[in-house]
Amino acid sequence: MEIVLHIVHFCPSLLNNDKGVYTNAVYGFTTMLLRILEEQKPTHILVAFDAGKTTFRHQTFKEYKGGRQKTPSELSEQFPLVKELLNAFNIPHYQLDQYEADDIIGTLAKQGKEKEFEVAVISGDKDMLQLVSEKITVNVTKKGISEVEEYTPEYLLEKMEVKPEQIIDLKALMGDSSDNIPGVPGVGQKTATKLLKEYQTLENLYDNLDHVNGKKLLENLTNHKEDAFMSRELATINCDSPIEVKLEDLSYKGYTSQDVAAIFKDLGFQSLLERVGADEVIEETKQELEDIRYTIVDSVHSDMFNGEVALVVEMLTDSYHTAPIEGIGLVNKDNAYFIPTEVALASEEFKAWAEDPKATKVVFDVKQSVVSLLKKGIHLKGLRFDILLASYLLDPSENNHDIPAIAHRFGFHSVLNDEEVYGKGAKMKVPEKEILAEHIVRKASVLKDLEDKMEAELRQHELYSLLDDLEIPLALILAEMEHTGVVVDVKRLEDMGTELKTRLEEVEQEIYELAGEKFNINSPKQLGPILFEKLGLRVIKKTKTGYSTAADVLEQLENDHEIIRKILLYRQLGKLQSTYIEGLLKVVDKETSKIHTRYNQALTQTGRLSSIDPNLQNIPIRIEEGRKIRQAFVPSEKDWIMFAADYSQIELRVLAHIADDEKLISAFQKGEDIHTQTAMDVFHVDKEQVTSDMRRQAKAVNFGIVYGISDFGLSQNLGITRKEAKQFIERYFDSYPGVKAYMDDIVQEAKHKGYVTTLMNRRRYLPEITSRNFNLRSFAERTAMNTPIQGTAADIIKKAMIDLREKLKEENMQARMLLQVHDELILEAPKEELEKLKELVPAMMENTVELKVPLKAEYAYGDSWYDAK
DNA sequence: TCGCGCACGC
DNA sequence: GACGTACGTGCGCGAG
Repeated sequence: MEIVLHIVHFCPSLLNNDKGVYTNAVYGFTTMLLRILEEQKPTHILVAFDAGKTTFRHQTFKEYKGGRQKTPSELSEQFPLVKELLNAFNIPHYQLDQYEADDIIGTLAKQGKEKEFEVAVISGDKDMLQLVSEKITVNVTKKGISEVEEYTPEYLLEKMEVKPEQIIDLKALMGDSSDNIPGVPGVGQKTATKLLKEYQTLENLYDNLDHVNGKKLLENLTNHKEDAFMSRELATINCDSPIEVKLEDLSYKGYTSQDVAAIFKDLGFQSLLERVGADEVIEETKQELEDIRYTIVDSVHSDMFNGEVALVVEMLTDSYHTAPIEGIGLVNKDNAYFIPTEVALASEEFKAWAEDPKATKVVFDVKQSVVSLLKKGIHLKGLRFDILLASYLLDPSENNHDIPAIAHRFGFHSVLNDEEVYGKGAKMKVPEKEILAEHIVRKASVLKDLEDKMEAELRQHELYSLLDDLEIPLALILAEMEHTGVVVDVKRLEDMGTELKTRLEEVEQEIYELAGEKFNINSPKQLGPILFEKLGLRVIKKTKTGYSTAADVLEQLENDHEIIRKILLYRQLGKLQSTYIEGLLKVVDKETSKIHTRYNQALTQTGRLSSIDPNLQNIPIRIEEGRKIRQAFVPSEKDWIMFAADYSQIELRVLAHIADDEKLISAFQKGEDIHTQTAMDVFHVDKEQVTSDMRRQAKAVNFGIVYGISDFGLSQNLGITRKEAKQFIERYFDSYPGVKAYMDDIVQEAKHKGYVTTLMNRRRYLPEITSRNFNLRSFAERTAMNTPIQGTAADIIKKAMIDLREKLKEENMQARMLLQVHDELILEAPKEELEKLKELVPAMMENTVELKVPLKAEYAYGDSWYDAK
């Protein structure tokens, strides 16, 4: 058997989890550790810690690691916890005075290598890469610590273009600001790599300085020779540290699940218990649930509906358009009941109560509750509170919004996870009646507990109105829209599919001929070698698994080989076939020819909706062939039409408003084409002088502003350098100083408050905005600029939908909303209502809020969604 | 079953 | 000067 030594570096950089919340450091570390133990099954293992403040390196350079902010206390507090945890796992940990964890790791790795161990180093520190060899792989933890990038000598060479032994020379030249290693000024990774590719080593470089091109570079290299060599010394890991641990002491015999379970329980890591096989402990936790009193009823009676009632309409899966109702849970202030589905549905009293707007209810998911009962002919009313939406509004970044998770966050431990009760995957099944009943009642019961606490918190954050006046009313509308569904012309889709199939086969054959062999075109893994080895095309970009064959890469090769266009066409047609033809046909209701999507109202970080099963928010439009898919979306009744209305440039208008930028506001007031106007402002030219290319570039800049992309993103979009993109953005800011001021202010505000808000007070927390990690911080800064814009636009269309729904009712119209696509509403209506809609829909959309600039909505209509253009 | 690469929309 | 760079959904592939 292979001997596998794992040495884990416990260092602060490794602790930043993906939210930058330090309280999760131990958790992140634990999941990583579990993964190593499960997947790699090490025979030997050790976790190395840094010792105190000073190390032998400070004798060389007393500013070593200077300027580094001190470890936050939230983090250092967790060190002892990690050590306790390691003890429970029987994993040795070690630190050595005057030495860094790196040196311990280097020393052990070297010893392991000499004894033919397979050594794996896990660390967040790229310095470790100098240890890479045939026997030693270095796994660098990425953002968060759950993902790692595995460096072998080959991968290192591919990724960084240097050999392991050159890593220290690389550091010598480029330095490392986080450790305060100076390096040579003006030399970054690019220059350093170039130099090392040419001269291999630092010594050789300095022996051949006269060959170096570039006056400034030469000057810097000459003047900072000492710095370079000292930097190398600092960066070099000491592989002969006087460590007291011996390899044989690190032999790993595994852990006792009870020991680990005990500490997991202390730390509150319930979810990890299962992974350490602590079945008894899980059983115990189950039994720890306090008893709950409830009645399984066989008839419904009025005293069940006393006061405000928590209601659970239980289904096993989240596809509530098709899933059966397994039972109904009902909890009032005194009692708890389980009503079997057939009992509830047969009861007139239940229906009357459900439909009584004065009988108030708290539920977990208004939309799910309404739709599931609507299918049974019950129009649920009186929905006062939605735990799901409340949780989402309190913190959209929380990625688990199910009942047990929310309950947990508010200190209630009275309900089990669905998975524990129902099982998962293929093993999921309805349990026996008592178990089912208890689980459902527990859910309903905790909803009631949660309501008060959540309401208080919402009010405290001034979010209550957003829930009560916007999200809950919207949920009712979305419920109607989903329930109504949209009719698709199945025959039409099938015909398109048949035609596509023929064309795909033709293109496929052409590709095989051009390639000279048959292969799976859909497999990038097979396509890559064909293009870049067999046909010898230029390699423009690589992915971690091989050659990139993405569209932007292929487009650059378009003129190099005939096959490229064919592949792009094949991909395009294949996408239409698999996702849009076959995908949509799969979810059409055979009886009604309707498609019922589900909107996720509690998911995106900005407040937008998303759409699943199927996603009706990404039906093709840009390319005509794809756009034809929309011909299959038709009205549900004869002599009705599809009516589509969309906001014109809503995000940029919102920006003009929020930033209060004079020029941008006036641009919209003039009613000019905004991209042309931006081109005029950025390039300082008259309207007549704006070329189509200038407009295209201005449009891309506007796009960048709206989506919060970086200079890099803009450079990718425009196919220009990052520097040019940066200049573009600067010129944009010069033209719109109000926008510039807004961008600066909002970042400051986010730093100060820790979150940003939208027009309607929707919140997004940005903990990473104070991160010391440049990437995380930059990303948070762009998010701070972008979220108020996108989020406000989302708020506005949501409010418009509520207003419009109200208006349609008031006017007694039959027109119905069917779909929402971020800035667009699609309705169906009788032809007779057309004239009225033309007036009413844009008016409702434009006047739902008043901004410093007018909002503009445009409409179109026709016999299908395609024709509504 | 899951992660990846890719592609669709806003 | 480097860092890795809008969000969301869903498909087919290929490794486990």
